Amino acid sequence: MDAIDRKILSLLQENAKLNTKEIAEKVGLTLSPTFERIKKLEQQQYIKGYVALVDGGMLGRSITVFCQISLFKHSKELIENFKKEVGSLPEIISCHHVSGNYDFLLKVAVSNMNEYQNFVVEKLSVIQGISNMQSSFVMEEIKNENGWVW
Amino acid sequence: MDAIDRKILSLLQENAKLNTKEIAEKVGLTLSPTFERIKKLEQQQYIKGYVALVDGGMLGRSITVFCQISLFKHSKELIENFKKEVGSLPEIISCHHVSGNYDFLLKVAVSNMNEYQNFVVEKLSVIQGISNMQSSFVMEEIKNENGWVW
DNA sequence: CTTGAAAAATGTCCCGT
DNA sequence: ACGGGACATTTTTCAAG
Repeated sequence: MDAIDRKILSLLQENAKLNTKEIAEKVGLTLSPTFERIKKLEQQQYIKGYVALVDGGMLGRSITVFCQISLFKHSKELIENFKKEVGSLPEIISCHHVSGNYDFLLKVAVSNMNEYQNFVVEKLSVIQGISNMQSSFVMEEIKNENGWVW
Repeated sequence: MDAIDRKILSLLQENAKLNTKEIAEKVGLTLSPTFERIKKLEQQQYIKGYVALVDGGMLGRSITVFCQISLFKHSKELIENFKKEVGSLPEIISCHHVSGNYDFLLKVAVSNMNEYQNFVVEKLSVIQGISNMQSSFVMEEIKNENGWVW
């Protein structure tokens, strides 16, 4: 992992469609070593995968909500169960277990308010152990980087 | 935009390395129409781009923090300035303008506590108009989907 | 949409250095 | 580790049914 590898990561995390030739030029190497470096970065899992970024809004999922969740108590059982439920709900884009005033931070994307209400009432609030919930609606996405390399 | 287009989006957002042939098989079409559908989805910006997912932890960025920010008042000036500053700070992975008890939710990734302290003291708290800040450290990432199609 | 074909571009691997 | 070159696969375009 040297400066060239980092440059390659940085290029690919911006645009995965760059081909080996283009990357080779940008990092100042020829095809072969560039190809091998990319393969090595994939094998060693510096690159976890390649994905297409899909515009959620164009597909109707225009409401994004951050949802803070607190549990009654921090028993292993409740936490494990909560994690399991979160995994099965497709409305939940991300979920982090955090320290501080609440326990979990959810990012939820739905098509409309009806769907959000249904999500909260029928799917979220029925999970065992939840003591408190607080929703913050996203008015604007100011930044959302894929980037971990700089 | 029909069921097949949605299937293609769903496949590509999981794995952008699938080639046209593989996608064609999975959606039950032949090469030509599949190829054209993909191109159309790209042109119409249903697909915003293709990126490599890089493992931040392997590069040393092991601390993730969610940071709630409140402004003194909601003047256009302060908000615009805040947005500008956010854009220039690479530690900030994402930033959303939200409704509710606070104004902005930041996701920040750094290498260690020193770097976080430095980020807060030298870079964040110097931005005009901030009245309150609250950090929640991520203990575990339970879910973090790329997926908007299901 | 399907089939088939063909050229251009890329990806992939082997062998020198 | 790098570079060159050979070969396989894919991408991309096109025509006809």
